[in-house]
Amino acid sequence: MEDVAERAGVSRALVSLVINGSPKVSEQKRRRVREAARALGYRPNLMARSLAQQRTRIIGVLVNDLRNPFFAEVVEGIEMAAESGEFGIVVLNGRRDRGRELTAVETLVQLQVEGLALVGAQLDGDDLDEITDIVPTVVVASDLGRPVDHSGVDTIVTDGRRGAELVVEHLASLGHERILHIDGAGNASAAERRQGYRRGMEAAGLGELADVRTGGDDEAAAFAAIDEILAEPAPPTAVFAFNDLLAAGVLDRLDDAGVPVPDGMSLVGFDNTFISALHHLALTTVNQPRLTMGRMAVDALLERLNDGRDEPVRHTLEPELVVRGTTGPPPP
Amino acid sequence: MEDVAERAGVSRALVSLVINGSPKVSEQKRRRVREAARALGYRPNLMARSLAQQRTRIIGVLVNDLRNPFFAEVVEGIEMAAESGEFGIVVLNGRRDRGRELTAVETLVQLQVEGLALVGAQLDGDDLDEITDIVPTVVVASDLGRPVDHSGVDTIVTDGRRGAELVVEHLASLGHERILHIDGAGNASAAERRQGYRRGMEAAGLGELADVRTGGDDEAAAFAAIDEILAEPAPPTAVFAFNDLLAAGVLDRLDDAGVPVPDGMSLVGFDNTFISALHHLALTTVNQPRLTMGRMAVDALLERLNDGRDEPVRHTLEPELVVRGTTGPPPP
DNA sequence: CCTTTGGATTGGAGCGCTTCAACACTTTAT
DNA sequence: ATAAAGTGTTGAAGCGCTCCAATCCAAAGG
Repeated sequence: MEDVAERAGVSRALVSLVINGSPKVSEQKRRRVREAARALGYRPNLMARSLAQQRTRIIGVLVNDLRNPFFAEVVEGIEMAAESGEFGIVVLNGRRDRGRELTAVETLVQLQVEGLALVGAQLDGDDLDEITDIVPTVVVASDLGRPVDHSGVDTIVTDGRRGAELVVEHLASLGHERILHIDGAGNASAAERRQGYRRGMEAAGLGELADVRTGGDDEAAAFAAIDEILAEPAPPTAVFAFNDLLAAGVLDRLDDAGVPVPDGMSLVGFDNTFISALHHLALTTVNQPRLTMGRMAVDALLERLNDGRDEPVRHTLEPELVVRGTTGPPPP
Repeated sequence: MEDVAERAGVSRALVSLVINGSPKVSEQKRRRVREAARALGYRPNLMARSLAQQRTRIIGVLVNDLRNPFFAEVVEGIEMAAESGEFGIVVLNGRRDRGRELTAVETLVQLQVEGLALVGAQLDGDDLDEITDIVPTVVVASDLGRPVDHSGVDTIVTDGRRGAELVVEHLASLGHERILHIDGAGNASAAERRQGYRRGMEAAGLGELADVRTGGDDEAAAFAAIDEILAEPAPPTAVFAFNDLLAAGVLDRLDDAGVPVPDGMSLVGFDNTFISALHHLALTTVNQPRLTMGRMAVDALLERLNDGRDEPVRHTLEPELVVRGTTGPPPP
């Protein structure tokens, strides 16, 4: 910067003004500074700038698992919205490990991000408490056990309970009774969907038949559960899997076992990722508006940052059942 | 930091030493500083630290498209390797837009990243020239037209030419002659695979039947091409798609048109993403060792950073044909 | 008792930028 | 002509940290 100033025959302060597009610079000097900068290949040091400015214009994003297309799309929504709000984002990947999530959040805070978006994070209220009065935080697509009452955190979720109820209603209306749920184990939205499933079963008068097996959130997690139920005397006629990835695993395993879908068994996923839309899977699932969720998350942050809002908001979006080819009437 | 120093009754310098784990601090003071830091909830400012230290310990990653599971996994490989090398990563998403890639790289450079990994980037040699003598750069999974001779850039690629040849060999050995390639349009690896396809066709004595249609890199890009060929008098008996995503789109469209796979038409993808492994797709494809590629990319960077290597390396990994269920003999 | 040695501690300069008060120079109002 | 009010420009302080050289202190050596 010094060099640029010298070459342009001005002070460092003026160079700064030009770079930041200040209007109070004469056209002549502006041109000369620009030219000098180009000639020298000058690039401002973002670290120094942030330090001096006391702001970074960065939103930190912690994502549960980047390989899951659902989360990847939420992140894209966040990125696009951040961009139009003149913010950049830094994405850290928790890789499904809560410990890593914790250190990632710590890193983001130390990076001085101005807002924090936790996408599908497994952190609980206590973890958040500490963070949340340092930096505005929005939790996306995670159910946080007891409602977080901390005023520093907003939440954007799709109603997983309702989504699960829709699934059960759909299956029950097709005539299914033994409807099994393979859950998301410790996943951030698992409890909520389990609960919706149970509630749905009861509402359909199927309360006693409710049956939940431990799953996870990727294809492999389904294998054990499927092997197990197929060995039972009265296996379910329908399976509701925690998410699309898990459902894809179920589908594979049923295939291996020679069980036709949906004629031998109906199957439902969750998230409506592009996978479920592939014709060869044609997975019945529940849609979550991912891009919208990302956008709303950024909006929530921006409202705090720009407009000074300080009461929490809690947006709950409506899930939508997407019926495709993996559900049908139970076998006779 | 000032406050911590005061509370612990020491100087700021000592606080710095404790935080950076210097061995030359008495146990007693170390304890007191630690305690003071905890009590005050002190978090070092990474920006300030980087500025003072003149290094960031950050590797910048530019990725072509985060939604593509192939790239997402390469990034995971990079992240894991960076972690064990005591580096953090900052991921920016090009979202398939070359302009965005350019500004993203600019941002990363200004962020003072110590190394740059370009994953599937569309940038060409000229774009790189400018960057590459500022920061060590490694190009992953992109073919860069003319070989980049700039000594500041390493490359880690899977041999796309060879991969495409393997595909053609496989199809030819099954008896196919009219083998069509739906390409990746302007994608960073498209040219290479096209070339491999052409070469493979010639090697199989099918040079005159070589036929390339414009595709892209996601499901939707395939639709037009498929509609087109199905309307032709002598449609191909096999399609080699640029990547798995595109192949999934082809599969959908063939499904719509009632063409059975592989009995009516064989289909091959590329990348061996988890999608291709789903039993219901069972897509024949070409494997690229994604995690390894990520690891090698970081290693290349680290060799420059830590060991001072300054001649470029160019690693070419061997692709591997993965035969699944979408390829078979041509219809009679 | 004084010097040496070596480890522990500290003051202060400096990292590259922003920003504010002060200044210099025009232009306009009086 | 002089004060007032802009315009443009600049010097210098400061952002939160690191790190070097200098200092301090206690133990060891003479």
